[in-house]
Amino acid sequence: MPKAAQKFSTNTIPEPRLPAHELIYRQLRALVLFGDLAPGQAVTIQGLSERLGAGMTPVREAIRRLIAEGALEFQGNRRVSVPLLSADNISELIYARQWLDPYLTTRATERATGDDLADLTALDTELDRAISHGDLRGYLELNYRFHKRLYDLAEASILADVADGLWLRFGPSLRVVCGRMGTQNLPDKHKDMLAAMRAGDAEAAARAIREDVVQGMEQVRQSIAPQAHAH
Amino acid sequence: MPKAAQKFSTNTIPEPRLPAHELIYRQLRALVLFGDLAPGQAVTIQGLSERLGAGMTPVREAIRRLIAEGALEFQGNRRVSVPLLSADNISELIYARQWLDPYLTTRATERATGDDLADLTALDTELDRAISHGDLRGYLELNYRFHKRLYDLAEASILADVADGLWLRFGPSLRVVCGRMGTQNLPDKHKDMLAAMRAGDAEAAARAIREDVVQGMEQVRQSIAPQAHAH
DNA sequence: CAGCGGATAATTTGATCATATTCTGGTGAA
DNA sequence: TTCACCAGAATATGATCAAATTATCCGCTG
Repeated sequence: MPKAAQKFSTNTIPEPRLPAHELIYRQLRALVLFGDLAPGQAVTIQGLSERLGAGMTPVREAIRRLIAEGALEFQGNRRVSVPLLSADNISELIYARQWLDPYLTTRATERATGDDLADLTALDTELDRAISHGDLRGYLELNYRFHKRLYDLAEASILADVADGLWLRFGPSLRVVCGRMGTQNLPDKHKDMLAAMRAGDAEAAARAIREDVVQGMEQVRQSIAPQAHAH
Repeated sequence: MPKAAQKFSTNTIPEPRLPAHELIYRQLRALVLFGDLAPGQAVTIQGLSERLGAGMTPVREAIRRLIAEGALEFQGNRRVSVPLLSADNISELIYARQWLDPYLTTRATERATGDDLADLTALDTELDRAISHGDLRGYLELNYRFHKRLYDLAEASILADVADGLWLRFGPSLRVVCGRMGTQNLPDKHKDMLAAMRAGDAEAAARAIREDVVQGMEQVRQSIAPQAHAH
C-alpha cells in the first residue's frame, strides 16, 4: 500500500477537501450577499437541503453561522429568512460604514503595495465593464470584492470582520434597489479613491470611499423607505 | 376537558422549550464572555459534549455560532480555542468601542425612561458591591450587563449586535487582566454617566462612557503587550 | 341550504442521537 | 530520521421523536 505519494497526489486540485458544511456556508452566503435570496423570503432547512443536494446537518450548521452573522433571521415559528431592513436599520448601517470604511481605507492606503494597487485597479476595470453591460450580478459581486479587498489590505482582522458582516446585512437590499434602478447611475468614486491611493494620500482616499459608501447607502435608504409604508 | 398530562418532567423546568443547541450556546457564550475559558485554551467537540452532557450535534451548532461571532477560533488542525488577542487586536477593539459605545449611549439617553434609569442604577449598585467584595466574576458579569442594557436602550438593533459581539472578543482578556490586578482600581465612570443621563445630557453621558471604555481597554492593552513578548 | 368556526387528523419540518466514514496527528519501529 | 500504522476526533448520514403548520371535517348558525 504505497501511501507515501498521497501528499503529492493532491497537487491537481488545490483544496478539494473542504468540509461540506463549509461549502454549503459559502454557497448560502453568496446567495444572501448578492440578493439571490430576496429579503423576507422564507427558507426551510429541508428545502435548502434538497436544493443544494446535501444532508441536513451541514445545512443546519451553515444556517447557524449565517444567523449569528445577521445574514439570516430566525422567524419565530419554524422559518428562517433574509431580514427585511427598516429605514432605521439602513441608517444604522450607514452610520457604521461611514466610520468603518474610511478608517480601513486609510490603513489600506498606508500598506498597499504596487501589486495591491494593480489588483484593485483591475477589479475596478472589470466593475466598469459589468456596469456598462448592465450585468447586475457582476456589478454586485465585483463591488463587494473591491471593498473586501480594501478591508483585507488594512490588516485589521477584527474590524475587517465587522465590516464584512455589515455587507451581509445590506447586500440583499442593495440587490433590490439596483434591480429597480438599473446599473447606470450607480455611485463609483473608486477612480478618485484609487488615484488618492496611488498618490499615498490616505486622507483623500478615505474621503472618496466615504462618499462612495454614503451615496450608495442613501440610495438604498430612499428606496427602502416606501417599502415599510407599503404594508 | 381532556387535559392529559403529556409530559411529567415539564412542570419542574420553567422553559424546557428552548432547544438544546440554544442552551449549549448560552452556556458556552457565558464561559467565553466571563473568561472561564482562558484565551488559547483548546476545546474539542467531544470534550464539550461530555462536559456538558449533551450530544455532539447541538455542541457542533453552538460552536459554529461562536466561531462566526469571533468568540472562538478554528485552530487549523482539529481544535477550536478562545482567540489570543494581539496588542493590535486590542487597539482595533478600543477604536471600535470608542466610537460605538458613546453613540449608543447618546441614543440610550434620549430614550431612557425613569424605570430604565432605576434599573441601570440598581445594576451599578450591585456592581459596586461586587467590587468591594473582590467578587471578580460578579464584577465582570454586572459590568457586561450594565453596558448591554445601554445597548438595548439605544434601539439600534444592528449596532447593538455589533457592540455585543465585540464584548465576546475582549471578554476573556478582561478576565485575565482583572485576575492579575484585582478588582480595586477598576475604572467606573458609571456614576458620572448616570448623572448625565438623569440630567438628559446625552453628550456628557457619551463622554463619560467613552472614558470608561478607554480606561478599561487601555488597561487590557498594557497588560496584554508583554504576553505577546512572552513567546 | 350555504357559509363559517372550531377541533382534530395528517403532513411537513425541526431537533437529537447513534453510527459509519474519513482524516489528522502521534507513536513506534526500521 | 523516516515511514507505516494506530488511536482518536471530526464530519456526515439516516433514523427517530417532537412540534407545528396545514388540511379536513363536522356541527352550528344565519
